[in-house]
Amino acid sequence: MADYILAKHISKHLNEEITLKGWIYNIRKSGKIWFLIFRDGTEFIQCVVLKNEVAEKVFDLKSTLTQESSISVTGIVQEAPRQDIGYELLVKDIEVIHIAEEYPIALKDHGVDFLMDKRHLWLRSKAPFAIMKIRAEIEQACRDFFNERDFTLVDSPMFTPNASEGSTTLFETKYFDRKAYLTQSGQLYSEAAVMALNRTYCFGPCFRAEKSKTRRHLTEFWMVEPEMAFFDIYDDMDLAEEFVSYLVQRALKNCRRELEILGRDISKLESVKTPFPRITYDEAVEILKKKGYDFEWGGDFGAPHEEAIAEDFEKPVMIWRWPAVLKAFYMKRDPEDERYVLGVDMIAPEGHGEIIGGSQREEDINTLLERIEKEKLPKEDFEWFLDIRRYGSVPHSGFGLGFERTIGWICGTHHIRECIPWPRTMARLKP
RNA sequence: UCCGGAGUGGCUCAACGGUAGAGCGGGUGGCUGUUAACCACUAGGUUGUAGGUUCGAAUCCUAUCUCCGGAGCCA
Repeated sequence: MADYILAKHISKHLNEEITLKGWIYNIRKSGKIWFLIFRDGTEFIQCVVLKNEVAEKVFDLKSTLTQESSISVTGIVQEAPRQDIGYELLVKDIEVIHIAEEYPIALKDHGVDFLMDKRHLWLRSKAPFAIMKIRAEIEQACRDFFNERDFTLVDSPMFTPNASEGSTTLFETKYFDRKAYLTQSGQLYSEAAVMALNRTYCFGPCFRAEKSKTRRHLTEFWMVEPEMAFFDIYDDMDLAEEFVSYLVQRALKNCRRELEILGRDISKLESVKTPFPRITYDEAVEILKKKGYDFEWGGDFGAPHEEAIAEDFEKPVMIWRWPAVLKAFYMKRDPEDERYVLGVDMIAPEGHGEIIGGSQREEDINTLLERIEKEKLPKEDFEWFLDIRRYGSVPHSGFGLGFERTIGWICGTHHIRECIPWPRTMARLKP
């Protein structure tokens, strides 16, 4: 058993003498009293050092300790109503492990570029700490959600042999004497997997070489992609809203402290329960027209359009039944009107953009072949994918949830690069 | 790729044609309840780079680099 406790468990040790091991977040000095804000990666604790409670050499540490120095601190746990967590430590002894050099990150404003250059240190600060905790909790929630619903995890490969979907730009890499591409989605593999395992999901990084420089884009981001045999578009939307609601409620249940640290308006998350509003593309266009946008049927929604549509709803809104011209070849045509496909996007509130893209898939091989030919995709590369339609084809559906965008919405961060430990953007490959 | 914005001490910014300043961080001193503590003193900058205009350029012009925001594309 370790001879120290984790700071997050401090409340279980009221009036006991305990030892904590960690780092100094901040020091506030006075004459015969000083305060050190201690952190150990599980919680932030104020420690009080009183001149007549400690040895002189311990008291004098106030002039040698620096921000981010590592220490072992022993003291008595006391109630402290003015502290966020309600407790503080009355220090009895401090053992110095390492005196940190002058720390570059002050507890003041810094620019994004500076902080990202120092990402390896910035992670120690309060907001990144809270976001990483929430990210880990939501990732676990994703896995729990699907495990509880008879889904099997079937992860897809990162290396892919061809530029299948065509539309987005892929990262190309050497693969021995051939070329390979980094995956942009696991969906096509999942479509094969559900014919083997009925309901599956994959959860991993995706790569897009788009030259996007906005607060909603990364070149490497994570996506959760469930795929379900025998699901139609309605089942797909039912699952999507249940899933998103589950994630938000899970954050509210298990990440209160972290959301508080981030100053998130919790009331906005509390209302995120099923059912979510569903509108068709045509209805969305009507909303835009009523708001004075000059928008033609058949166009795709840009970020300002998405925001204009989403601002009417306090929950995420699903837009479905899209013009076929806008969507990928594998989406199923609406049987009632060939101009539409049974695709759905989910737009998060508060300007966080599209968090889900999904659809019912085209299960008829001839229709699929038509679209492959029409979009001039390399048919030979899709032979394995067409096999899914040759051997016991069934209706099936799925969607992909952009993980960082979802975290960004739950945490209320301005830019999704804060929602991944080591962000990769067009301009950033380090650290 | 296109359209905007910004590059000034370690950091965040000010000065917008006339002697480069402040706050934070660092150093020194003071303070027994601080909450990004406070108070006093102190060190620290050839203003992204290369040209040009001018008696004089951080400031105006040209080129270039970097970053930021957005568009397109997307999660």
